[in-house]
Amino acid sequence: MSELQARRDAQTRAELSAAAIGLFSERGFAETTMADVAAAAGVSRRTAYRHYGNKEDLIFEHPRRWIEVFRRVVAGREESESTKKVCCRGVLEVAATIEATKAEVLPGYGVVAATPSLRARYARTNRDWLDTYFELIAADLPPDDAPAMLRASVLAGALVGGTDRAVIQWFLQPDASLVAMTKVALGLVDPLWPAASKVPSYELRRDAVDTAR
Amino acid sequence: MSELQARRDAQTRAELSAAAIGLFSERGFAETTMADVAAAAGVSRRTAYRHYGNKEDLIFEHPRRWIEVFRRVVAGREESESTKKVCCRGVLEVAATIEATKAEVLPGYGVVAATPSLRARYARTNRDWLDTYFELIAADLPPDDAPAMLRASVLAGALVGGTDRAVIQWFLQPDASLVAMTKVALGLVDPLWPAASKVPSYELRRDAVDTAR
DNA sequence: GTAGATTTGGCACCCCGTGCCTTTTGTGGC
DNA sequence: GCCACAAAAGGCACGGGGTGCCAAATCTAC
Repeated sequence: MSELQARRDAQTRAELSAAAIGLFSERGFAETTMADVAAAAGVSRRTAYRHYGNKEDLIFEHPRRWIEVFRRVVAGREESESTKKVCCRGVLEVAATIEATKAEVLPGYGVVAATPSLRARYARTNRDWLDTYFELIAADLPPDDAPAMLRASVLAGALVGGTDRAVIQWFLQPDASLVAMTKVALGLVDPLWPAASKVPSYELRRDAVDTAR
Repeated sequence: MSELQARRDAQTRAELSAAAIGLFSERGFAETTMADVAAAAGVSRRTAYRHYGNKEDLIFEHPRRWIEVFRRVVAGREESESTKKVCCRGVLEVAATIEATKAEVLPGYGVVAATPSLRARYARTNRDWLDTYFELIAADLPPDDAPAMLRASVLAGALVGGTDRAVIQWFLQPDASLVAMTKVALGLVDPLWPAASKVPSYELRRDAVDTAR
């Protein structure tokens, strides 16, 4: 694809996305048909589907990119950098990215927040984050070490919970700093990171478990 | 609805669900039409839709019930019981419930694991759990206390990550004890509970971990 | 300017999900 | 046992999402 073609491509994508956000927030997601969006963007329905595989993707472009941002940070890490460090760095970079595109992001978030079926779809990006974090954290661990996998999942889950809430709060109060909020979240997650390579010694007393019920 | 009618109802639901799991795992989810499932269960397509609102729900009956189990535990808690305690109790009860219905649950899990669109749908139940945990944990907290909300979300996320992984591992090795694995997960989450709810900490013992795998 | 490749548009189709109405199947009252 | 009534099932048609296929338009290269 030529340079010019690529720009044209990005252009129609942007027009489709903009048209979608406008129509969705104006008259609702379910009440807007794909043909409407395509017409508003000046292309045919069929072409719209070539740019966005399905209706929902029209407003999940940014979240998809954020995961890529994180993955790129991870991919480009130095040998010496610890997992924790690169993870935190990636998370903060994503937060900064989100904050930097505030004006484009917020309207889409509004639509998602107002539409149950889209909130459900949003859950999927949550899951993608969980898997992404897990993949990073568990990369150096033996896959058949069940407790280690559990530990990694707990950590990944905590990261998802924290970062997601940070974004939600930022959406409710867009003047606050998302990066600052995210830093707080990272601080809360901190106790879950294994102390150095001190893999050991989670030990569970059965009676302790029993007292919990 | 009469007693007899209710039983008939449960019967057709069960037949639909069984037919669905069978056909889905045999020839794939996308390749099976709703009419196929309905026919296999001996009812009309329209009736199938009256029992299950959509195609995906055909295999997410159990997960939905598990959240209800948890909610019931929370709803029935004593005044004196701490949030942490009731939460752990609920989680373990759910694990026990899952384990008790092993034979019915595992085939469905297989279908979900093999079908991308269903894994995406499964992400939604993940989100439901996140919200459920958050609701419980944040119930006593001031809603405008951002850091407290963050803390609650981190905790909720960790719970989701841990319990979900426990189920995944149990699916891979169904002979292991899900309850034991879940206890390990709870132990790992433990550091995130606020010190105020000073319940004797879970501590992990190697042997407990080992029996869990 | 023309040939060939690429992109777009148009068309037809499948199937999910739903509103509406008819038919069948219970469920009392006598 | 019969009838009136309610409730569930079936049938039908429609809107709309998503896709394969082919023709038309547009771009690219020589």
